[in-house]
Amino acid sequence: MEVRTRFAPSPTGYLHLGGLRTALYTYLYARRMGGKFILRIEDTDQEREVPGAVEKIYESLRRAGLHWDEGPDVGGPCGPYIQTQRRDLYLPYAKELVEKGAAYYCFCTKERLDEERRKAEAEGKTFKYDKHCLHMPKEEIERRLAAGEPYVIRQNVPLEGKAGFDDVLYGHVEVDCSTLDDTILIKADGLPTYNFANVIDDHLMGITHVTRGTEYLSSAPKYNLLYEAFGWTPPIYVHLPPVMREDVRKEKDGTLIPDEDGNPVMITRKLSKRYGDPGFEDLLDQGYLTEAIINFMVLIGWSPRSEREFFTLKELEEAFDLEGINKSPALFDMDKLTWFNAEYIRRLSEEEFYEKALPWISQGVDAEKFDTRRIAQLLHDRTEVLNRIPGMISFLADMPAFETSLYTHKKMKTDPAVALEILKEVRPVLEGVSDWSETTLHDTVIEWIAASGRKNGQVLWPLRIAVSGLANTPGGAFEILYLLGREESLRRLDASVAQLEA
RNA sequence: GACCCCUUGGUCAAGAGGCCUAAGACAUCGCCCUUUCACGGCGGUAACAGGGGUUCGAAUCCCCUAGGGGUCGCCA
Repeated sequence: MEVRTRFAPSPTGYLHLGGLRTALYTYLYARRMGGKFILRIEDTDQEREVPGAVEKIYESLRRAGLHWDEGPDVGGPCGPYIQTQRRDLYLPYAKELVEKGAAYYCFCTKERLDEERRKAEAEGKTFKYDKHCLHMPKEEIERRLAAGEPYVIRQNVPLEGKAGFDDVLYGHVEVDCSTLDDTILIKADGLPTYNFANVIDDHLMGITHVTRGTEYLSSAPKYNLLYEAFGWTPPIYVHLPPVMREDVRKEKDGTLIPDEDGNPVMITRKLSKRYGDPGFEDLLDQGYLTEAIINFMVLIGWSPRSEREFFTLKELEEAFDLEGINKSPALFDMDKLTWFNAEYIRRLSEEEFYEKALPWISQGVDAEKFDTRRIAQLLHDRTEVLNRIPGMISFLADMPAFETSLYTHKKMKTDPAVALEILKEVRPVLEGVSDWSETTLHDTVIEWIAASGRKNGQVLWPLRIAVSGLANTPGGAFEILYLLGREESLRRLDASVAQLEA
């Protein structure tokens, strides 16, 4: 049988990284099995819907390279793929359940439910709907329905017995029906809740494998009850553990919630947009490469069970399997993502890197005034994230103020006094260089150093500091002199000498 | 609180009863290379949550405890 998987986001914002990973696993499994990957939009909560979110999801999935075989925009045999466009098909199924006794009409008001909830809470008990409307006489139901009273349809969970399901990762999970609540299947606005829509749509769309977060683990037994009531075969479930993030405890607006002594409290929580965790697009905007993000994300929670760690999407489509998925939540490690990114940047050809880096180089310096090709070459091995480029090269545009203590370097055997002496000596040597190229600069100065009997480092360290004002620079003295140009180099040199003499 | 799930170094993770004196990677530390930094090379620190079983033998199986996570919405 053909494998059919689906990614079913709700359009409440952009695609967050947890969602991306779920989509990735779902996509990869379908590809690996030669099956179909379906995109379905779950927009039954009209209130939470964010305008433009659907397009944002398409955009993100496309940029990630996760192409879907069936979906709202591409169509397919099981459309429509947006739940609000399927609104009329859910109610008949709900009515079928009512007839079978697996569901019932409920006219309870929100006020009554809130009151019940409050009471339960006051008694320290878990709220559970009391099946108040379950035994309402048929005539009364008919009458109230005819009168146009608002109603919902609830699942009728048995009071006793067990409900369970089988999960590929977690095995057989079973709970007492007595712990389950009669959840709402059809809302007062006529639309289904997730709890109902996912069952109907997965069945109607022929989904064979349901991959989703573990937040659905506790409601899955109820879904199976629904499948049973309909006489349908449930799909194969694969519940994925969440991607976590280490953080200090804080409010949604970012203010800290310290402990009694006022110290920050470290917590582990699910990655979420709400607390300001970066989304996929944010990472892209910061200069993380798609390939690096995908490679990194797939390895949070999945292992190829080999020492291999680099995979392209294509390679993952061959290598991915369910057996390598871990059951426990995993922490999102920005450092490792950054390492992957640096690796992927280094694997770029010189030309590819130049294209990606140029916009960032332009943010650091005036691209008209500098040899951006050369800058890119120097940056290539040193760039971990593209957005760090401007900060690495802005010294070329503006000489930073610096302390003369920077001239002190034990290993290079230099300090401000030595530096002053050397700088004054090397100044005329540089001035005499007519061809201001890296090789000429290099050969001329190295020759002079050899003749003077000094060590390279003792001359080149002060020289680099004098024209860059920084302890660390992309490139050494000659590269920087070349990039700066003759005039600016000499000007900086003079200014630095003056600073040392002051 | 109730129910469900999880538990190998700081992090991601390999490990399916003997191959474990527990892999690899990130991070960290040190050394080397070197005109700085980075890259690269070499090396170090660092883990089976705790306690009971089962077994000739347990990181691997069972139980308990602890810790963590998830769920308990007319949200998904």
